[in-house]
Amino acid sequence: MDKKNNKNNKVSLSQVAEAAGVSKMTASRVLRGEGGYSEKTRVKVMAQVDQLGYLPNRLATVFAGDKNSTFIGVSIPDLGNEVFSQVLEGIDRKLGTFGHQSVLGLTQHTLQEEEDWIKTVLSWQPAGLILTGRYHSARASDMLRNAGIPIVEIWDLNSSPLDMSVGINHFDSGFDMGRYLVGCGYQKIGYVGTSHDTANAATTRLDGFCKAVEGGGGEVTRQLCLHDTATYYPGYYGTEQLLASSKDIECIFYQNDSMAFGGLQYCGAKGLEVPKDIGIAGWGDLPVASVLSKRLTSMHVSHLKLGQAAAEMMMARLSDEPVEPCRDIGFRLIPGSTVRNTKGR
Amino acid sequence: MDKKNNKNNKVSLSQVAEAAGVSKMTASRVLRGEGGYSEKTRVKVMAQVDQLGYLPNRLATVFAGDKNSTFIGVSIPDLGNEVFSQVLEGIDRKLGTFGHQSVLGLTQHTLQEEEDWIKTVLSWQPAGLILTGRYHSARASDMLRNAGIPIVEIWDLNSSPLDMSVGINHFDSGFDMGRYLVGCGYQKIGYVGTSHDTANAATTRLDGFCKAVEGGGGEVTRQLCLHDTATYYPGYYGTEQLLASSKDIECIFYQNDSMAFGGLQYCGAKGLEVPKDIGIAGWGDLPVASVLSKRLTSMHVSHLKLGQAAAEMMMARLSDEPVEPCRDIGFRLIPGSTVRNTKGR
DNA sequence: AACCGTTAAGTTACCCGTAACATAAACGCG
DNA sequence: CGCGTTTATGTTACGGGTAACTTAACGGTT
Repeated sequence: MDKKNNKNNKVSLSQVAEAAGVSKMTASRVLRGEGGYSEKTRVKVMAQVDQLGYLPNRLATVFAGDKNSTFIGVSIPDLGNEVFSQVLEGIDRKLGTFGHQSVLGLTQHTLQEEEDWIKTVLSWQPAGLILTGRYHSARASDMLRNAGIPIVEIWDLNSSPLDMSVGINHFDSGFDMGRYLVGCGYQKIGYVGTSHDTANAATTRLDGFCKAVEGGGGEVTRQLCLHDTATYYPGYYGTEQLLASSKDIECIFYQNDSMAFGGLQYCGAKGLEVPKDIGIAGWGDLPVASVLSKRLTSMHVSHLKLGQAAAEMMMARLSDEPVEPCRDIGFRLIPGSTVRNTKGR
Repeated sequence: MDKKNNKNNKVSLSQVAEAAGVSKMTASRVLRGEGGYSEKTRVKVMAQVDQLGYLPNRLATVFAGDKNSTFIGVSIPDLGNEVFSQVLEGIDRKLGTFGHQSVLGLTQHTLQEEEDWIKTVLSWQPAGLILTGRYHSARASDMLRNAGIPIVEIWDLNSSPLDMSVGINHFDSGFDMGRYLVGCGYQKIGYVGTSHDTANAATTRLDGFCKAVEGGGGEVTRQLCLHDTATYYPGYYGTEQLLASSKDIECIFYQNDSMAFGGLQYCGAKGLEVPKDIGIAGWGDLPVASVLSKRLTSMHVSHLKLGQAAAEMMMARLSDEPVEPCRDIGFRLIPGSTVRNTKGR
């Protein structure tokens, strides 16, 4: 609050150097600790660093040319979905251990928001980008290709990624769930989810699901809540609508666990017993599912691990280590007890 | 992939200018659109911008001196706690509408992590900081004071903030809950929470809670899970330990809803009926609580709104609008049905 | 045609570090 | 003691924009 220096009242390296009676360059060497100075000088300089409360301006370092920033742009659809907040936690924790930071971008599941964010964040010269999803607008793809920085596309495993990819095969996970439900004897199956303008992982999952169910002689009735969030309430009302229009549904598969919770609540409210009267299956295996007295039938994905893997791939690439460009995190079906588990009842 | 320019293969303004046959300065003026050039020139320059795929380097602008960056450093204890991911969502969404970005820092509830992060993030010249909590290490406080940028301390309302503060009064919220439970006729009350090295909002809440209960003639038995996360499982085992050592507990107050869920699960597993045999109260009113058949007695705080308010205060300060330095978001007790609600039974 | 005001453009200097190069001081050794 | 070698320190230039200032071009008036 006292030392007004130049325009922004920040202490610069030259000021430290001047105070210590050495040149800027010598002070810089001391600060970086890469040798080429005497102990006496080191002490003098460090004394002034403490005295003046000098904080290096990393902008200048990056700006100077060859050095990279420690920003990693991370785009996430939304944090209301616990799945993504876990992914982000995995990413940021891991990046932190390497001294890097996440610059967050919430895209609200739209490619336009993503494009705008990419444009802005690239202007800050990030060291790399981690993006949720494999779909990007044409202009975004152009910018990404020209950016010349490492990019990890997460969530939806991508066999031909822009650069690197880590996640799971959503088609397969939907397929496995479909096969499991058919194996439990269900034929008339409903799906409750949300719908967005653009293709996304949930769509891919549904495709796999339908293929398995139809391949097994069953049929899928879809109930899509347009432009709503994939949360509890849409799950509740989606279930209501689905059952109102198709009375013979035996089992419902939901876009995610939160929506399945809503479905369970609806069934409870209407006196439908689960799984006796109707089967319920979610996706994602949220930790909070443990609150339920019955284990929810779901699909487990290690979201934290996914985030960590993304950060690891990024850091490996940044230190020029060899990186396998595609990494499958895998999933695991949780049989649970909200669908009947013997064939034909 | 074709045009290798200087060291980093990025297109610079000089290149655009040269290609357009004008000076750097003219190109700069066109890009900023603040006049002083002819239409013919504008077209020439913009054609080259598109042609070369030029993206401005905002680092240079900030670096040049007087302009601020659009980074806002945001420190959050952890994202496993749904409460904080909602706060972050509120912050980032609101910042986004102002063209600013969050640079995330997960402090894992430790002041040392926070200090390290502050040091790093300050070196990137952020426009401001949003920090969770009112407690900071001595060195962190020094750096923050000297940084000369707006700072919003959130979560724990602070009557003498470093700069600005928004949140709730945790002491009062604990006090209100204590008074409510005593009013329901409970006297022997347990508390299950976690314990950290440093004071935090949960501690403050417990202080208020104890004051109310003891003031009402009751007593509080504490069961602290040392250094554990405030989540479901510690809630379960904390309840087990508490009830094993103090058999006459009538009601348990938890650090948060997740822990209370664990407690509910434990009670269910042991055949204890809620609220007939024992009362259960949480804190935070998580959306997922709706999954329960009974409404959990809890304390509602609008986390999203809190985050938005923090971002709004930050942006107001950055545009030199007058800002009320302390803002109370308030809380609301949710009576629920996991405690008995008539006095004395 | 000489003059002046306005607009369009160019020049110079600077922000804060660091690479690259240059120099000075200290040291080792025959 | 002189010379080569190391070690310590200083000097210069630069990166990508922008503020401040200067110069050139244009348009209108008398």
